[in-house]
Amino acid sequence: MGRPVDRELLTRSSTMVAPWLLNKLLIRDDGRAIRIVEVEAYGGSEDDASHARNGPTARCGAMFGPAGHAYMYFTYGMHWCCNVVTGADGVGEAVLIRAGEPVSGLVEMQACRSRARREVDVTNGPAKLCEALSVDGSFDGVDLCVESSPLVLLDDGTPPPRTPACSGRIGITRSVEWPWRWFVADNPFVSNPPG
DNA sequence: GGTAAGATCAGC
DNA sequence: CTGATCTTACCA
Repeated sequence: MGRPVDRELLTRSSTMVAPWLLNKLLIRDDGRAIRIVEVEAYGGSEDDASHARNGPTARCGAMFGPAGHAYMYFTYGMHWCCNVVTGADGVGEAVLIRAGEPVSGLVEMQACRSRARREVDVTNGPAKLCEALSVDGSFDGVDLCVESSPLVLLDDGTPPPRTPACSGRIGITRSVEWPWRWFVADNPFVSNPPG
């Protein structure tokens, strides 16, 4: 189906890596897989919207670890979201996976997302795709660049869009104007929040 | 020790 | 638009 992405390419800054991750695959060890169609970059100096803004903490420690590992965070009392850690070891950066398109294991994903009536609602949000893939806090720090992991970032040869769509990040109140969200233009699985 | 906000989602 | 649900950060 593909090969794990090259960790070296993930050591670049989150704003370089984020659009490059579009069209890559996120795959579970049971075959469930999605194609990434929407991402956001976090971290770097001066990003007041990043969990890393106050330095490493118990919660966001994985952001400061080596590139290519997962940073999972729990929010709103009930949702897990998945990030790909980027940048040099010791630098607090990551890319939030905001939406994906199912490519295999759709039936299993729908079973995990029983409240989703329409197919797009299975994976068109950061917490939705984690629920669809049964990914939670126990995946914090998992290495996404080795095939033996329960969750792997795969490159199946599909290149990122030549000209990805770009906008401000969603669901934050600080640095909202920064154009750090990228998505595959016209893909129906891109999240579509009010506003 | 208290409180408010939060990288969200679903139902009305 | 609002409730669910709970962890973290920040202030006293």
